[in-house]
Amino acid sequence: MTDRWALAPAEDGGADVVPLGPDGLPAGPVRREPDLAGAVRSRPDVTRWVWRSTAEVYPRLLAEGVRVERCYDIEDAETLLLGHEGHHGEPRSAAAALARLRGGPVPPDPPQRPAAPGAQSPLFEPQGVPLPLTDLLTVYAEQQRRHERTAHPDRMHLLTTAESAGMLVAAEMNRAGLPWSADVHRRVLRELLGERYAGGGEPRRLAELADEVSAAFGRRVRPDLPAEVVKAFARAGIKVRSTRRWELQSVDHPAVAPLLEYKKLYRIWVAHGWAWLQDWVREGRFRPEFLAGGTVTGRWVTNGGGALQIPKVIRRAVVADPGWRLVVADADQMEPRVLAAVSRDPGLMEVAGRPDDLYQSVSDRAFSGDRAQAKLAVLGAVYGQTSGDGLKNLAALRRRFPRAVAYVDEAARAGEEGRLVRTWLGRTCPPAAGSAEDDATQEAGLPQDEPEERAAGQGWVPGYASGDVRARGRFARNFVVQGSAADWALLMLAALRRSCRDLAAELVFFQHDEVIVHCPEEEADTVVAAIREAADLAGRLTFGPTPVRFPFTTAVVECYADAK
DNA sequence: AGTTTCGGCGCC
DNA sequence: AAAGGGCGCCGAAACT
Repeated sequence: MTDRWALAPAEDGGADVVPLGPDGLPAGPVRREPDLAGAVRSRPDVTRWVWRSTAEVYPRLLAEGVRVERCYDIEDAETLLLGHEGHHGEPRSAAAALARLRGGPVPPDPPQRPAAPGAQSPLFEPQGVPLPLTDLLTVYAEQQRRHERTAHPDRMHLLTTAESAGMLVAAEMNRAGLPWSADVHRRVLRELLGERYAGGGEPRRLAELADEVSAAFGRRVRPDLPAEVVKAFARAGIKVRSTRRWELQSVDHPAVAPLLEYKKLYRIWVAHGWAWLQDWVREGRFRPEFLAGGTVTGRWVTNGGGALQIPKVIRRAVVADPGWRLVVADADQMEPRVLAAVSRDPGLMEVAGRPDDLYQSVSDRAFSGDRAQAKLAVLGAVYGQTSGDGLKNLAALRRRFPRAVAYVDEAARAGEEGRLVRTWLGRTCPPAAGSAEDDATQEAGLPQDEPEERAAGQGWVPGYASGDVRARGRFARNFVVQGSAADWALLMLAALRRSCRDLAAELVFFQHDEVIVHCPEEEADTVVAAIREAADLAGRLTFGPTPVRFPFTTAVVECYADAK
């Protein structure tokens, strides 16, 4: 029995609250509470709080030490519902939703807030227009009806509530921060890059490598300027189109080795060097801002600090507090397992129903034991490989796992034809996927409005500067797998959060298929078990009855770098 | 001078 | 030999 209440913060620091009946409508009068956190704290029996925006409310509650069990984020649900209805990119604020409902002029969404280095989540989320509680509930009630009009209402409900749970997790992670040893980080930088010179120039090792590159060319060449490097190779009689690593790797020239080494270290210096440490690490914690569902596929993003791209060598600096441990858990071959679950391919389900190494099993059945080839084939099918060995391998895959390949092929066709494509739970890929949502002149870009010829060549297709129909196909092909994997991961996180409720353990990091829990040493075994249970539960909840298993590789470590 | 795009590479 | 999905971040280059 859920006890649902709705809440809207007031400008004076208080809040309006109201209980909701089983129908989602107010089951009593709206009450004004003088204190936002107190309003929640004094109602421990509430199992779900309905509010406009988790980012607006929850950091303020956490700052007062108040957690909630579940919530429903109206503006996030609005985004998901709009997408499902084919209106991706329309204003998603509660105010806009209300205006659409009443037929008035729809206000545009306020602009995004830029990242603030080293800052915690702001106390007051500037984004979004506050709405009186009664208006908010009008939107909420209509959203409940809109769920029922989707292809799979039960799945859509699961999606919106799971993403709301994800937003709770994200807010809690933002508050906790990732344990980070600045000393270790500085030691790693010193080992890799050498000492820094006064004046903020390149550290010693980079300067040496730059000299080696210049010496190899017989002239001064700055390795961080691609145009200069391409020209230098041309003078040496070597034609390169770019200075990408995969292209330079096959070039036989003494400058290549120091150049590649320079690029590797340069990257660490500029992206995760001393300046980064200064900007992002405070009091032993790296505090990125996690944003649940920040991408079209539902994967999370982080705002600032590059938290999802921490180089392997830098992970040495992620160190548990004394007496605490990091439980690092990595889902094994998540995407092919998800493909098995959504496509219901009998062969792939059988393979994914065992906890064994999935690529080895696939290769035993379709690639006479060549695991590397099997892995390439599976990833190629998911990513839409179009040439090379991948095509041959794809044919082998198709013979043995026809429904799985047909599933992604159909998604690709739908994408090419501009039809809507959805994840298992109903997150919807915009027909012209990409970054054009902010283009107000583009009225939702419905598929029927974009004839094939236009998309194919001359016309401008939102999100695809090249107007490449094939690219849309590849995007859609990947979307159904990557996005459904994100669906599952969201449920897994929500379940894990719930089982950590009564522990000191805190979720501190999440990266697509990997989660880190920071906990007292004595809780580590409990957390490891909780992760396995969360994975199983997420599999059942997301995909229904399925033989597919979702095993995790877990490691209990003091340092993130020791996990693999 | 300020803003946007590009090249490159980190992670999954 | 050539090449595919999602992101963020940085400095340089290319613009207004």
